[in-house]
Formats: sequence, structure tokens, C-alpha cells
Amino acid sequence: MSTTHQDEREFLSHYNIHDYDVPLTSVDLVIFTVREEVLQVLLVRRGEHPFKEMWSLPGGFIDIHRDQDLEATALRKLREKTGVVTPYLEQLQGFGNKTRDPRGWSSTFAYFALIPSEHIELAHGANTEAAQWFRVEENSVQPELAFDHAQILAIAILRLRNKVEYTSLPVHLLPEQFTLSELQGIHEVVLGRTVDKSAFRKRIKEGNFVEEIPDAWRYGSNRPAKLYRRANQPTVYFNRAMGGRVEEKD
Amino acid sequence: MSTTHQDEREFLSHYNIHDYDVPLTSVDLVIFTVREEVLQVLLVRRGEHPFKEMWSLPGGFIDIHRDQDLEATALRKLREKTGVVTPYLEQLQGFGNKTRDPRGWSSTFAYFALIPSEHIELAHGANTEAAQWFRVEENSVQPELAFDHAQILAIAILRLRNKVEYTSLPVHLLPEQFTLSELQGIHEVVLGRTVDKSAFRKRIKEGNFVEEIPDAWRYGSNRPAKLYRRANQPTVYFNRAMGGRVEEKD
DNA sequence: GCCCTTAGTATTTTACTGCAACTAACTTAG
DNA sequence: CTAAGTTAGTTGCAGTAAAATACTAAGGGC
Repeated sequence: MSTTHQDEREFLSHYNIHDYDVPLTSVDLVIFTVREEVLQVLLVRRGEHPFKEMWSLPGGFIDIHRDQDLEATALRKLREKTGVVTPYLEQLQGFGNKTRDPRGWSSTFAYFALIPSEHIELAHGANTEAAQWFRVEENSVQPELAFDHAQILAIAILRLRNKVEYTSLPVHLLPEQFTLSELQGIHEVVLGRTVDKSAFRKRIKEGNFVEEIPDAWRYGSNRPAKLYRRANQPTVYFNRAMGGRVEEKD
Repeated sequence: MSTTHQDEREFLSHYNIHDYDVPLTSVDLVIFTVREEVLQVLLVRRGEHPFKEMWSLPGGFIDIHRDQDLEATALRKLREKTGVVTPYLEQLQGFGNKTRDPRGWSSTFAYFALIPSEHIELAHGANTEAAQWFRVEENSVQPELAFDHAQILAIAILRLRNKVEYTSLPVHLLPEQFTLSELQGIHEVVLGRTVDKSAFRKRIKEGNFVEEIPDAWRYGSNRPAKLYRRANQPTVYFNRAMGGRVEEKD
């Protein structure tokens, strides 16, 4: 046993990653928010080769000296671009093949973040490396994207729609305080269809993932609405979609 | 534009990954089957450092010269260990941090495979690198595992149970021909509870992911059962669990 | 003070699950 | 040859939950 341990120390002292042909490994982010009543995604204009000057998902290489783990890399990139430090963040999926990056065999861990639209300070970066919100149209975005980022985005949109349908996750797209109608609106914007009010409110009551803010109301030119905030709960999963119809054009 | 392209060529001709500190990147596999009426997972005994002689998930480094993409790496490893060439295979999740591998910052793409238990030729490899099936007990397996493989396995088991509950995926754990009772048995073994027969058969009918084999029956000492095979359909998702009770001990 | 609008609740109607009983088709024992 | 035992597969019913819709509540504007 002790021999094995000594063997291992011996082995490690001679190990050098630069002796091997390894792939590039990066982390990319799909950052969603709802602005102007519409789902939007954050893109950055690339300041360097390859794909210089094309729009792409924010991301970059793992800094093996500064980053403890993959999530730390993702959070660092998110913070650099948006200033947001406590987003909803989950891993989307890995992508890796010979051809996605002209520099060589490349793999990436794609992450998926939700942030409220308010108080976001986008990174400018002198002309290049600028960040900007783009509207999500159906399954994609208007500009052509670098690498295989269009594919990653499409998968992220699917995943988002699915999670909005089946989990309590949409609360992360709203600011601190919100009304139930606003939360329902988020559902409708992301899913692209109306949602039944009583089914929606029943889910809210049963899920316990939001709580009333005592004595807080949003006033308008009609009956005031109760204000809610996120409860300190992990994501809740529901096993059914909610009722609703696809909106008809009129 | 042409200038940008020339710039990019210039840039690429000088790019050398060995100039950078990069993480290790590997692919690991969680291979499930149902044998002896019980869920089992394939492990290999490590023949080399680090963690020499410990049990671990099968896997290894991406061979950037032979592997087209991540899935190709996963399929190659699966084939080397089991001989199986057409498994059900999906990506589980990525794992990566500073500490999981003593050789340095390491990331892995974990895959999740289902294979039928029949006709599997396990790799022997002279004493070391031997592959063996282990019973899944609750959320883990009896031997201690190398790296963070116990964590990866636990997540894979959760994912499997969830998918068995909500998708048509269990068909991939059975051989070419099977009866509906056998398929129901797979559900019960993986989920650890009984499943209602009529709810189960209703799901089968609606899902269209299996088809009757004409004139084929399994005979026993009682009424013969119709034989079925997988239909050529992608995985079907259901939005409800099926009825059933947790088995009571007697 | 009435109307309009949005918030929020109650009721009815409809569909489907969960459960259990039932029939079907074979083998084996006597 | 028949009865018993076992597993395959279907049917029917009752309780429950979801979808649809009608309703009440509470403000502001005029």
C-alpha cells in the first residue's frame, strides 16, 4: 500500500501535461433575460481571432490558476460582462469536436444563466469586446454567430422553454419584487402562449417558491396587486405543463 | 473582409496550444444494465497511476487524432470495454475542478449508457484493467471509487431513475425481443417499486415506441406473452409518473 | 357615482388516473 | 379429461384533478 503511494508520488512528479496532445477546453455562457416584453440573450463582439468581429456567446478559457472549478469560470465570465454576481446558473451541456474551432480540437462546457433585466451594466470594452442584448426569435437570434454557438443557443432556448414549463425557474428573470401577473407574463413571453390564470396561481400556491411581501402592493389605475419575492427554496419541479392556448393572431 | 481572413490565417499559423496552461480533459462513462434482476454498473480496475488498482468508471482522454467528437470518444471507450457498438448514449454532465485529479486541473465529460445484459464480452486485460459488473445499491456501489466517480455515479443513478419514470428509455436495457411484462419488470427494478399494469400498458400503447413482432410469442408454463421489439423512434417523453406503490416487505 | 381595467376567487364541467375485478390462454397434476 | 395454478391482458368504475368559465374585489379616471 505504502509502495503504491510512493509509486504514485513518483509518477506524479514526472507528469507533464505538455507532453500530450490535448484539446482546447473553454466555458461558454448563454445569458438570458426578459427585456422589452421579450426574451433576450447576451452576445459579445469578438475582439480577437478566430472569428474576429463576429458576435458570439460570452465565454473563454479556463484559467487553471484562478478558477477553482468550472462554475467559477462561468461566474467570472458573467461578472466581467454584466456585473451580476448572483445569477441563476446551471450547466447546459458539453460540446466538443475536431472542427468547431480552427485552432484545433476544441471542447466547451456551456452554461445557462438567468438574470433580471434591471440594473445591468454591460461591459463596453473600447469598441471591440462590446456586449449587447439580442432578441430571441423562435429558436435563434438575428446575427450569425461564431463557432457552433448558434447550435448551443438553440439547445439553450429549448432547455429554457422546458424549464419554464416545468419548474419554478422563471422567478430568476424578475427583480427582487414582482407581482404574480408579472411572473405569469414571463411565462407567456418565454413560452409564446397564454397561460391559464387559475392554473398558474394554483401552481404558485403549491410550489412555495415565492412569498408575499407584507403590506407591499403595486398600484396602478386599477386594483392593486400584491408584491412577492423569491422564497429561499431550491428549484421546484412540477410534473405537468399548465393549461393554456397558443395565442391566435387577430 | 479579405484582410480579416488573412489576419486569421496568420494568427492560426502561430497558434500553439502548448504555449498555454490548459486543464486535462477526459470522457467518463456510466454504463448501466439490468442483470440478475438488479441494476448494475460497469467498473474497471485501474492499471495505472493515479488511483492505481482502485475501481473507477471506464473512460479516458480524448484522442484528438482519432476521435471526431466527444461522442466518438465515449463510443470508443464503450466498445473497448464491452464490445457493444450501438448502445443508448447521452451526455450526463461535465465535472471539472482543481482537485479531482492529482495530476492537475481536470475536467471530464460524463456520459451515460444503457446496454442489454445479454451477449456482453467484458474486456479482461491481463489482470489489471479488468472490467466487472457491480450491483447498484440505492445510490452507490460497494467499492470505493477513484477520482470523484462516486459523485458522478450518484448523479447518473438519479438521472436514470428520472428517465425511467418519464421516458421510453428503459427499452434500451432489454435485448432485441421482449415481452411487456419484462419491460415492466425493468421499470420496477430500477424504480424500486411496483408499477400498475394497466397504467403501464396504456403508456406503451400511446407512446408507440415498441411494436409487436408478428406471430412471435414467449411460451412458459402459462398463457404465452406477445413479443415486442423497439420501434425506430426517438425517445418519447411522458409528463406523468405511472401509478404504483412502494413495495412493502412481508 | 358609474365605468373600465386588472387582481384574485369560486364553480362547474370534463378528463383521466388509480384501483380492482375480470377474462384469456397456457401447463401441470391427478 | 378435467380441475387447479399461473401469468397475460382487458374492462369498468369511482374518486380526483385539471380546464374552462363565470364571478367578485378594488382601485383610478372622468
